[in-house]
Amino acid sequence: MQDALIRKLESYEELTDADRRALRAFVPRLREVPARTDLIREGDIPSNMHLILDGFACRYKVLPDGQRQIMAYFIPGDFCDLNVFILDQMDHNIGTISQCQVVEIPRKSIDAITAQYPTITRAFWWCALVDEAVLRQWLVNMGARSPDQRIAHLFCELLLRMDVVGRVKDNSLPFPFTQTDLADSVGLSDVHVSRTLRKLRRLELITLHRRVLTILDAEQLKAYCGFNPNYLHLRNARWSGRRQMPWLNRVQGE
Amino acid sequence: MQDALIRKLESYEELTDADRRALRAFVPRLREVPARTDLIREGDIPSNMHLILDGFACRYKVLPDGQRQIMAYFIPGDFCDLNVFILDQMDHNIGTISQCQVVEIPRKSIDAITAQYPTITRAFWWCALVDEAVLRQWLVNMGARSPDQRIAHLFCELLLRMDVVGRVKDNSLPFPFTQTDLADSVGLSDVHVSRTLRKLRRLELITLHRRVLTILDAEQLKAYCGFNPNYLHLRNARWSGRRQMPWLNRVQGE
DNA sequence: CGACTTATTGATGCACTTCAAGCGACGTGG
DNA sequence: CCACGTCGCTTGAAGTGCATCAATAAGTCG
Repeated sequence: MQDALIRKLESYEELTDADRRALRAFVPRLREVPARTDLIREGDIPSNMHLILDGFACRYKVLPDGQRQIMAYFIPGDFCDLNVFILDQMDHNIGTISQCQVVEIPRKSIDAITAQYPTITRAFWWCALVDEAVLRQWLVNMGARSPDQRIAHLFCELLLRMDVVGRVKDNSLPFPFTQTDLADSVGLSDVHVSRTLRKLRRLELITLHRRVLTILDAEQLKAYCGFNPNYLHLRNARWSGRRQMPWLNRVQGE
Repeated sequence: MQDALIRKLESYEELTDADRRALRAFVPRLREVPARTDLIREGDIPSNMHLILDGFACRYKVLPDGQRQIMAYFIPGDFCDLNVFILDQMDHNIGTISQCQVVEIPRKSIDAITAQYPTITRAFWWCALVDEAVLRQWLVNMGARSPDQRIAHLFCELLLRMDVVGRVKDNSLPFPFTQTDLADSVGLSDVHVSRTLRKLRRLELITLHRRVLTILDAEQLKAYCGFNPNYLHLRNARWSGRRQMPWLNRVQGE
């Protein structure tokens, strides 16, 4: 059941059988959470951590004027808030998109497992840092890419992340996000998201129907938005080489 | 000389004299780095960490088409890349804005100090998590705020962060960023940044002249952009209370 | 002082937002 | 089973906010 988590961690670090057993041991409180439900809210002082085993959730903020900004998508195998024990209180919300299977892990369990299994600890930190790298990529997305490239990039990322946890079949994946969710993720209006999706469909890059997203031509879609998966820091990434780019700055000593 | 770092850490955790001595001990390699110079580049496999003692630097990416996106500003007392030893290779660049005093800290020193001083370790992680929270706030900024609010919010953040490390005098702080830098940070054109600054000047909220930024009325500026410093997670923050907001979702169990 | 970078201002155009109406899918209750 | 309401998606029309281009002015550094 936690295979999503284990698969994800294995894309970062090589795990031993003991590691895997230890991970399987913590299913203490599995819960079904309905769609569109908050797991934690801004201001809360959290007492345990959430792990998504199935379904989709997101990290978001709401501004005083009602504007919502989604800052991350959580898919099976993702920790929502690894960091949560260090900082004092939540500065944002975490809520489900679809119905989810969520494990609540008390702080003690985390402390116990990290004390005993250094590889798992490393993999956990790796997760946290990859989450941050994804966040940076989202910022680049909004600041520097055109609307169609933004959406395309988001789809590329989701395809790859879902593939890592074995949730992609025939280039298709469940996609419970509404167009308004998408709009609040990439900083566009929902109307414009609709038009953008039409464009991507016209180009025969994707299909999105009845909450299933199909990537018709992954290579072309990646080329379309300049997708470079290096920021996901997967072990067996292809693009490990350094990219040539028109650097603006000198390097020290040049 | 590292007082910036110590002051910053003390805004998160209470440090002992021993902690402070340990921090002062690592000035191994202080370097003057000229303005507009990269410290690390995408693809590099870094061997040591950078700490800014004086000056300004930033984290950025450059897309194939030459578009630059700045993702973070570093001010005195900031670590540029605390995380760097865990992930394999850099997925972005770090470069100076102004001339900087930079300390390069070898991995070993970090390992040594964290092994011995748990409070410092905690404070280091705190730093990393606050950096991530700032990043989230930047995403909200770009996705959900108007251009003038974006700039105003950025200024509020900078004012507070600079104040923590004792770099604000008479509501003024050094501001070596060009308008193009600002534009690449908030996702606008440089022309529009210029017009936006004019507006903020007209409203008598700020003054920006000869690389010095003055906040004429901090409270009004905060109100103007809805600034809430909770995401900086400072110990003596005022707004520790929970905010009322028009939540969209139910909470579990409601 | 002269060369170069940075900032300002105006003019033009279009990409995106907003507003509004229609439509299909879905669920609920009569 | 159909009527109805809701929600999400689509499409059109209109307005505008921001980008782009371009030329001048101000500031900075050799």
